[in-house]
Amino acid sequence: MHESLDAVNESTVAGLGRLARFVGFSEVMGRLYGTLLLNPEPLSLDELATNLEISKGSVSMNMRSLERWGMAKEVWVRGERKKYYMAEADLWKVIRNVLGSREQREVQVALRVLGDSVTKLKAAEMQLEPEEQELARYYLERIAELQSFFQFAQMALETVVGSQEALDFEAVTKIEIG
Amino acid sequence: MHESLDAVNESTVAGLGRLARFVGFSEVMGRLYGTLLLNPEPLSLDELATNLEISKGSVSMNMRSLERWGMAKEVWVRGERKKYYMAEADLWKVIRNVLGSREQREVQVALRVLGDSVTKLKAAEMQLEPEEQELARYYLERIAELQSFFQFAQMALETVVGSQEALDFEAVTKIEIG
DNA sequence: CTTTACGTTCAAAACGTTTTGAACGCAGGG
DNA sequence: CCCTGCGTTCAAAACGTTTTGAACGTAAAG
Repeated sequence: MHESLDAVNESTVAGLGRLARFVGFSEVMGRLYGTLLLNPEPLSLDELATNLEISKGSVSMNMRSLERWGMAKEVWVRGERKKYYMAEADLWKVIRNVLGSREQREVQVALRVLGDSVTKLKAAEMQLEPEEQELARYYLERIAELQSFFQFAQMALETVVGSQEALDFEAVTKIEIG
Repeated sequence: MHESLDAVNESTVAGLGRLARFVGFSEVMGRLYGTLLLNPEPLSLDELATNLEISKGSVSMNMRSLERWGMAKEVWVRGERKKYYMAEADLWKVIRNVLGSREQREVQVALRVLGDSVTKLKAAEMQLEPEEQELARYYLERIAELQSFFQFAQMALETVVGSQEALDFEAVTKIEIG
């Protein structure tokens, strides 16, 4: 194999490993995904283990994660007993999966906690000493800002997650702030 | 202090700690930020250490990180030798800082690596066996998709980071995809 | 029924990151 | 000058996460 192809493969796999870490996945997940993405043919667990020089066990576990995140899928190769995997090549779909399950849940938890705090503070207002009341008002101000932030995040996530499959990157490039 | 105030304080600090982890900072950073955010008066390192029940050394290091990210600033309290800190309460500013330095750098590195790969593949094209040429074309397709993704990310980041201070969360709520 | 080829599991090990706490440096006050 | 009070530093410890590899389960092939 020509060295340029190897070099490109390696830097892409390394880059996706780096990206994976950056967004909170394990580096191996990113490297597995990259390896699959750059292979026209599906790969078996053994091939992945050999390719990345990691243990079979690690491949097994990380591939399961990739499947759960919708980043890879099993494909059946006729006449083979092995499991074969392909990368989900539709990046937009991958992003929707991740934002939709992981990030949105986080934002919703935050909004619920903040809402509860507001409720609690308003309910307690009567029973507070004057000095405590002042602090409570201060809390409410800070919390209101946090709520704005998370509501913004929620909106942004919904915009991306709720978009149709048809939406491609070119189209999304036209985001505007109005 | 009324228990409702304590409860709100605790859940907010815990939530910000959680958020900090989620976005790749240490949990303590988030908790320190939260503690400062909910205190009308600036706090000293000792007070922070006592409050969060962590060591002085940890407070010192984590507060330096918070300062570097523009999430807290030192304030001078007259007549005091201690260092006092306040949270940067403008969340929008905090977000611009983080997105602008950390995330944008990451995206730019990725785009550079991908660009180099394209250059390398096109330069090598002539010297490749027919079979290798096919693989090179496959790589170029995959890389093109990755580039689209990162260009989208770059655009989105620029939109947020480049926005004026005046831009508040309400305004940003009107993001549209055109 | 036995062998073989595979995937999965999980306890132990390896690893990276964060915290601790003692040692240190420095400045201001006495 | 020497305390004292404070912040910083960094090596060691604690901690959480990921990887390994051997043991195991399973199903197809012989």
